[in-house]
Amino acid sequence: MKNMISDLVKSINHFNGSDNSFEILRNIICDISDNKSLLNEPLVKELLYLAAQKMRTFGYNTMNHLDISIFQNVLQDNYSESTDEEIERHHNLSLILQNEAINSLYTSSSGNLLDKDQKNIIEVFNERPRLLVSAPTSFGKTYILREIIYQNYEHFRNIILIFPTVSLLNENVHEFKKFNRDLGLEYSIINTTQKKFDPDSRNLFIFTPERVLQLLNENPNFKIDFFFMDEVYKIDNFFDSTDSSEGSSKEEERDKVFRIVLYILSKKATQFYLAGPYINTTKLGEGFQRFIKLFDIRIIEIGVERVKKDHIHSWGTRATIGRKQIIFKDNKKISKLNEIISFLEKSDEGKSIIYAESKKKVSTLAREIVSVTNTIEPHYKLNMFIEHLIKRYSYTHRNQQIHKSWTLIETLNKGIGLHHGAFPKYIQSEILSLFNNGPLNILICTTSITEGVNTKAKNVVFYGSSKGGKELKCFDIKNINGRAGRYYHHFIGRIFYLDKKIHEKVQQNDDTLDFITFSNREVTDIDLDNVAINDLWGDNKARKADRELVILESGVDNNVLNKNKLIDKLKQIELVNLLKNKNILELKSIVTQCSSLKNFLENKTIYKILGYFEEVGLLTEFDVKKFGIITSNYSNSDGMYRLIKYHLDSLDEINAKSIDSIYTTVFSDIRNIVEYKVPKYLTIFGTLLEYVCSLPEINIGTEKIAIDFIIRFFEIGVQTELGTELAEIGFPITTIKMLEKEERDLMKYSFDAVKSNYHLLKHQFQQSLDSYEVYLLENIIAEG
DNA sequence: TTGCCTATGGGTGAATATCC
DNA sequence: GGATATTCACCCATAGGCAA
Repeated sequence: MKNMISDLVKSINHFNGSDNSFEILRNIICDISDNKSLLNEPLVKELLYLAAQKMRTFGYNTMNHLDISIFQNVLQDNYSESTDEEIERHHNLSLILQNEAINSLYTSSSGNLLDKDQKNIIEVFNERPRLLVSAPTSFGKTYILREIIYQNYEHFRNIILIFPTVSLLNENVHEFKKFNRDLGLEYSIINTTQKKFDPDSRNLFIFTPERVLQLLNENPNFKIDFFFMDEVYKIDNFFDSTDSSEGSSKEEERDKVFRIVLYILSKKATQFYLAGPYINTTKLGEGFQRFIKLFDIRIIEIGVERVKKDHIHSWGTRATIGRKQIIFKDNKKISKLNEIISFLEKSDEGKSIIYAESKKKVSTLAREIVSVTNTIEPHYKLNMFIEHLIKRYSYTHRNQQIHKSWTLIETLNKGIGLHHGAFPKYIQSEILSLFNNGPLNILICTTSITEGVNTKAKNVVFYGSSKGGKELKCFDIKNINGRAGRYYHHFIGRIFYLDKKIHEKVQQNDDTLDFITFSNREVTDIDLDNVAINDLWGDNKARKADRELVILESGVDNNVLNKNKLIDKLKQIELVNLLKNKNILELKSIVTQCSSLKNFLENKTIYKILGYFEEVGLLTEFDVKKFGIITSNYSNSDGMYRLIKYHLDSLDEINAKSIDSIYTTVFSDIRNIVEYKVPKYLTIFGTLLEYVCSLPEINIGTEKIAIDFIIRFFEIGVQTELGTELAEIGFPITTIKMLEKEERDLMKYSFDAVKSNYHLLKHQFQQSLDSYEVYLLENIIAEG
C-alpha cells in the first residue's frame, strides 16, 4: 500500500504526456481504484484526483466519484497566521483555480467534459474536416461524433452515420434521438429506407451500408454534408474476416458494400469522420495511403487503452490473478476453463465473456460448463424470456418436447448466455441486455460479440484459438480483448489465455489495412463496376475499360444496371438478354404473377425467378431448390415450425447436439436465405423485368407489378403494415406471424393507432401474447 | 442434403528446461 | 540433483469444405 502511494507520486511526477508515461500512470491508477479498500484514504483520493486531472482523462475521477470538493476540508479550515499554513492555503487555492481552468478548457460547447485525446480529435477535425481515427473500443468515438455534429450544426444539413449492424443502428437511433432532443437540434432521424424525408430540411440518417446504397439509388443527386463510418476496417476483407464464418460464399462477403459506400460518399461529401479500433496507421496498405493522400485525410491513432488490461497466462499449470492464484488440478483445456469460471464466480470478479471459435463450439462449450455452474436465483425477466422461447420455438416430436434438449434454454436457466450471429436479432439483444443489466454472468460467444456491441464484461477467456476454420488475426484478438473491462465501468479488464499462441500473436502488430479500390491489387468485378476509371490503378484500369466496352455494346441502359450495385453488371446484362428472348406470353404471365403476393405464392413464382439466375450461372440447381423450399415453407404462418419439422423428420436421435444444430441451421437459413439472399435476387429481378417490359419491342404494361411488396414480405416475413413496423423495431417475427393469423382485426390497425389506443387494445393483445411479448410491446409503445 | 476427405486442434506422454 | 514445469511430437477425433 505504501509502495503503491510512492509509485503513484513518482508516476505523477514523471508523467509527460507520452504514451509510455500515460500507461505507467494509468496502470497505477487502475490498480489502486480497482481495490476499493484503498479508496477510503484521503491522501489516496487526492493523489488519484490530481493524477487524472494531469492526464486530462477525467473518466477515472467520475468513476471514483472524486471532484474538487475532496480538497475542501483543507480550505474551510480556519488557518492560523503561521506562514507555512498560508503557503499551504495558497497552494490549495491555486489548485482550485487550476482545476477550474482545466475543466473549462476541456468542457465542450455542448457542455461535456472531454478527455485530452477526445478534445484533440475535435480540434483536428475543425482544422481539416476529413479524419481517420483509430481508437480502442469504448474510447468514446460516437461521443466525439456528437460533439462534431453539434459544433458544425450550421452547415451540416444532411448527415449519414454508418454502422455495420442493424442492432447498432437501433442503439444509436436511441442515443441520437436523445441528443437531438436534449440540445434542441432539428434533425429528422431516419433509420429505414421506407421512411419518408424532406431533402430540404435537416436529416440525420443512421444506416447500414446496404441502406446507404439504397438511399443513393433512389436519390442519386442528394447532397450529403458529412458522413461517419464506424468500423471502417470492414472495407478490407483480408484485414477482417469476421463475416466469413457465416457460411456465406465468397461473392456474398460484405467488404464490397463497405468499400463502395465509402468510395461513393468520400467523393460526394467534403467532410467525413472514419473510425475503427486497433488500426495500425503506420502500416496502411498502398491503396489506403493513396486514399489518404487523395482526400487529404488526417490520421489520429490512439494507442493506449483507458482500462488497464491484465493478460493472464493460463496455458500452463497455474494462473496468477493479482495476488491470487489458480493451480490447475487438471491439464485439460475444458477443466481449466471450468476452474477459471468457478474462481471468477467465487471471488465475485465480475461478468465474463468466453470466446469460442464457432457456433457449434458455443453450444458444446456451454453444455460442458453448465454442469459445474451454480443455479442462479429466479429472475422475473429472464424467466419470462425463457418461457417465451419455449412457447414460440419448441415443438413436440416423437413425444418429446424438443426444448428439453435445447442448450440455450438449459444454460439460460443457469445464468449463462449464448451469443452468435445465427440467433434472431431480438434474441441476441435480449441475451446481451440480460448479460449487461441482468442475472447472466457468463456469455459464450463467437466473434459476433466484436460487431461493435457494447458489453459490461470484465473478463474475457480465450477458449477458441481460431475463427471458424481460419486463424485469428492479431486484429481479431485485440478486438475480442477490447471487450474485457469497459471505460466508465471498470478500471481493470482481465484476459485469460488458454493457448499460448494467442497470447504471442496479440503482441505482434503486423496487420495491414488496405483500401483495395485504390491499390494495384486485383479488385472484384463489382468494385470495377462502381468506381470511376480514373480512380483505378494498375491492371484494374484496363479491366474496367474492357467491361465498359461490353456494357456499352450490350445496349442496356447503364442507369438500370446501376440500381443494383452489388451484382456484376455483366451478369445483369445476361439476365436482360435472357428475359428479352423469352416468349412474350411467358413474360406477361410472370408480370401477372408478380402483381400480387397471392398470385406469387400460388404459382410458386419464386422457383421460376431463381431458375433464371441459375440459367446465367449465379445460382446452382441445388441452391434454387433449397432456397425455393425454405422460402415457401417459411412464408406460411407456421413457417418456423415447418422449417424445424423438416429437419426433425430426418433425425434419428433427439439429443442436445442434434437439436442445437437444427436451431442454428434454421435460424441461419432464415437470416441468410429468406431475409437476405432471396430479397436480393428478387430486387434485381424486379428492376430488370420492369426494364425489359418497358423496351419498345416488348412493351408490356408493368403498372401492376407489386414486387416491392413481395420483396418486403420475404425480407421481413410479415404481411401487414403494423407487422412491418413492429418487425423493424425488433419485435419477434414469429410472434407477428401468429398475430397476423389469429388476430386479424388487431393487425388491421396502424402502428400509430395502436400506440394511441393501447389502453383499449391491451386486453386483446394480452390474450394472444405471452408476458415477455407484452413486455416488449409495451416498451416499444412507451418509447414511441 | 449426404458423405467423403482433409486439415486442425486437443490430448497424451516423452523430452527438455527451469527452479530450488 | 531432484522435482516440477514446459515444450514437443505424435495420434486421433472432429469439424468443415467440397462435390454429387
